[in-house]
Amino acid sequence: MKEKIYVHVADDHKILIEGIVAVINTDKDIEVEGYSLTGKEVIDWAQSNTADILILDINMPHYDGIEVLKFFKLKDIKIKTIILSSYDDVKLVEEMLTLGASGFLSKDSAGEHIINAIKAVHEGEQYFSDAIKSNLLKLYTGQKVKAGQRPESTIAHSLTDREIEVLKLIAQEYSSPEIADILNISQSTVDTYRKSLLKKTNVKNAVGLAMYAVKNKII
Amino acid sequence: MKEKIYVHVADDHKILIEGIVAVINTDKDIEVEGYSLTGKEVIDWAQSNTADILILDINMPHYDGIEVLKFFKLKDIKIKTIILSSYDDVKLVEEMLTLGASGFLSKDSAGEHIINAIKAVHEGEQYFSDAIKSNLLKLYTGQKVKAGQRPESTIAHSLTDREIEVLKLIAQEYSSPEIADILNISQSTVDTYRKSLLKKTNVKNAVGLAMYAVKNKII
DNA sequence: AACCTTCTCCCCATAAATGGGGAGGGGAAA
DNA sequence: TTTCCCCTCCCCATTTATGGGGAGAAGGTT
Repeated sequence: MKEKIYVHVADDHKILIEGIVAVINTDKDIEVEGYSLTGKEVIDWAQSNTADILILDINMPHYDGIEVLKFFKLKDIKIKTIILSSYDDVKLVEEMLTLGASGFLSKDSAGEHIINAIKAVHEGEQYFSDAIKSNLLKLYTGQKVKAGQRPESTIAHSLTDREIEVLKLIAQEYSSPEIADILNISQSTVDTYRKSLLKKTNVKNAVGLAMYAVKNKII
Repeated sequence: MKEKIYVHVADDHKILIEGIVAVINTDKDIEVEGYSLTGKEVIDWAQSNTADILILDINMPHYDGIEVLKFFKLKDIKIKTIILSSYDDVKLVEEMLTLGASGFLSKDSAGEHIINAIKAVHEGEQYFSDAIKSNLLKLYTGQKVKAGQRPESTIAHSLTDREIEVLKLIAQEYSSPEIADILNISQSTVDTYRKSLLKKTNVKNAVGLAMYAVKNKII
């Protein structure tokens, strides 16, 4: 008699969760035990979890996927985790690997791949969706990686709440006067935040800030 | 006897599509007629469509949702369209309204809302998910909007080779003088490309261009 | 109490970006 | 040949962004 595989799903988009649940329900060996909409919920859940597999979106409000994995490592919580990502970012995959993730699914991939990924990871294997696999291959064959920069998606922590608010708006194409208007502060203040953001993130202009926000999943 | 409502779904994330299909299939009055993974596919499909409702993601490669709507307007194609967006961006909603969209769903919203949205729009009503509704309210009561650029424009401009070169460099944080230097052209020319890029991509500044480049996998 | 951080605002200045217009040359297509 | 698109460059102007400095108020920490 085969045991069922219990899965927990974490993503900030409820529609996506329902989709994954629907797909998973087509397989009789797997069952969804529950879901979380934020990283915080995942961490709360993890304290007393009963599931076998966690499907984790990297891009979530209140602690993103990376931070969740770090928390697991810190607390020595062992859950087999499959990462769900919008972008096939190899750097991220690398980082996730060192943090103990077991599988990587691109959101572009078809639903059936979720089933395969869950079963593979449950058997102790690793699983990568095709797009990510080919990117990894490229990385480990041709391209060399700059050794200096292990991109810490945690510098985000040194940003203050207000700075992050401003950063989000910058990345959404708002100008300083517009941001000042939205946050009800003076333009001078917004400019101060711009300067401080540029210093802290070490990029050279607003475009760099926007890219930083994307990479660090602030938006 | 009630007629079934036929729906077409367009999103670049297949998992999300499968999720929506699964949700829709729980309702016996609605059926998914097919799906598209890119804006181009939507446009191709629209030429000979038979569906009642189109569910359209704004963020897709090869012509995004906005360009699809523009194309519809240009060709006088009438399909009731429900926009699916990750962000509850009021600016976008505004623009979509003028382009003829009928409903707006945040990806955060629960699946049941899709059903409601489809039925409402099919009855000729408009539908907004809660987050967007409250943002709209804020817009029309308090906040002022800059009325500068409401871009009416031609359809589906493809970017020229040179424009794409410049776009890539912009998205890599280069300034106009630097780009001029790299491409061995004058700064005036680079500025001309900036203007043309802003017009064609319908974003409002360099940050928007960078985001556009990311979304369309130009970088 | 002294200290630190955060949030807020201001001064100064220069560089860069945006928005409008026009214009010539080259090449491809009609 | 004429037409059209692309690449190139310039004029004008205004708005934004960047870079340097300082500084007060509020809150928490030591």
